[in-house]
Amino acid sequence: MTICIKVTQPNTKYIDCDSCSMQPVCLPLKAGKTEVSIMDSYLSKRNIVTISTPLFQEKEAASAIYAVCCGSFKLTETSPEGKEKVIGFRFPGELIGEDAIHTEHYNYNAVAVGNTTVCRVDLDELKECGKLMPELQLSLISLLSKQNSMLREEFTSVVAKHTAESLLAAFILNMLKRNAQYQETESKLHLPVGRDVIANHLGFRRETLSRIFSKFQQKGLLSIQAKDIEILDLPGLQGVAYN
Amino acid sequence: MTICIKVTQPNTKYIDCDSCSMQPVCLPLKAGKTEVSIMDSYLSKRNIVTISTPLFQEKEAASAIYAVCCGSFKLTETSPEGKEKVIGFRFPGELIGEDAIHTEHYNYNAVAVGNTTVCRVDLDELKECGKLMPELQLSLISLLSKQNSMLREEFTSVVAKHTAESLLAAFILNMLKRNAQYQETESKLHLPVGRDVIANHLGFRRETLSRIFSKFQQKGLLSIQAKDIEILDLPGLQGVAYN
DNA sequence: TTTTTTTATTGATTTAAATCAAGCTTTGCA
DNA sequence: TGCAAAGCTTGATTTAAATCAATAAAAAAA
Repeated sequence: MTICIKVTQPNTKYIDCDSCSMQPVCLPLKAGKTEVSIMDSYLSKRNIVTISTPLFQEKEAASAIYAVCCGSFKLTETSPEGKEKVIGFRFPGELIGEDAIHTEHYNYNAVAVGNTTVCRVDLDELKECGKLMPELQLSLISLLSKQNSMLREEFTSVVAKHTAESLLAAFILNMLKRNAQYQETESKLHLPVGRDVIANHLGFRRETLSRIFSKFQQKGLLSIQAKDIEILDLPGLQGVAYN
Repeated sequence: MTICIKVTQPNTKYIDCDSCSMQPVCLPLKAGKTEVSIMDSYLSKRNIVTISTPLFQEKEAASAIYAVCCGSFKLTETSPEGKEKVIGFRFPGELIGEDAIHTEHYNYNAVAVGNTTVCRVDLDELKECGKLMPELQLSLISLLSKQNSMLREEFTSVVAKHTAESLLAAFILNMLKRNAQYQETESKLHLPVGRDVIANHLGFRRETLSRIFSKFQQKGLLSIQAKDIEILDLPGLQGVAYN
């Protein structure tokens, strides 16, 4: 039995699941007896989000959770003084807004970097369906647990780094690992955003970021061409990260 | 209908749910028609964990997730060079090891700070029960989502802090907020661990930590008596946290 | 209790990152 | 195509935190 009503909305190009980088997340769902998938089912609606468009904003009532299919998202918070703080990024195969299941409102802004595709899963529908299909819920539990791992890893890799060098090295390694989940290459990395955004996220100035990038290149750890990074010495970079 | 077989094990003192700080987490479970609670049911086993005892260790096969009832836990990772890194703390009402649902092995060490009480939920049993009772799964989904919020908030509060001062202020505020969920007081905070552990966690030297504590006291933001902190000027502290 | 050990604070110096400032490169637009 | 604007890099100086070093205060042990 397959529940699979493909929804194509106005201004929305449908991308088949078989060619989607979300596959690693969806596949476990298809393993069960009743072939039900959160994606590619009537539960999920595929949407194209264009550059700089907010998927949702902080304090907004939460009606859905999202999974990134293609492209990157930037998550931000606005400080009391109105300054934007970049609290993270989301890449294909990762969830966005999942903590709103509990809070019932979104806790940050999710903004598309470039054109992206997301799967939208309505929370009310999900809960209704979950009652009928325990497998669906089990998949969601696994997804949430995975997202939890991801958050903890990101936290660990970034926290308790004394120097800006080790922090940036850890950040690059974290991006590389997440990148590997939807890209073949393990040594190349495309930064979805500019230096300012990364510096904001890591908590230092763009000048410092530039200097460290230069230093890493001089040391032969990596080579940078604008937003494209190629890792030349992975063990060396790991050595800098675990300082 | 209430499934509630209370399990008392050797060396285990049973603490009733009514007097447990986990209540905020358990209560939503009891709201349903079929009064089933993860805690206080045959699913969960209450355990006392004594000081410095590891609840589990990294890479160990994961058979259960835990919820803290009383006391504090310290989470650590061992770096390739064998140095211990404190990656976080867990307090009453929070989960431990929940990301192992997906990875099937634990990803860090969880060590009791002082004597603690935990609820142990066996993963296999949870999955079996979940198939019969969708409400149980829905509760777990909510728990995971809440834990997710917690992780993200901790991440946000600690990341992208340029100065050690704002980092420590943010850390104290984060502890205070989590503390408020199981303690009446909103202005007092007991540090479960020593300066070294906190310094390790935040990524700076104990000397720096001492100096900033002194500075905060001079500014009249808080007063410290060994491990007990009293917040005197919350808005002031928030001002320091948001750089 | 006193002694020993551990843990916490304070001071002087060195080192790393912020800041201020200028020049360079790329991108977008008329 | 040329010009303007935005983004990135490098340099000089100032400021914050690490390091080295010495006490001081608590705990733990005798």
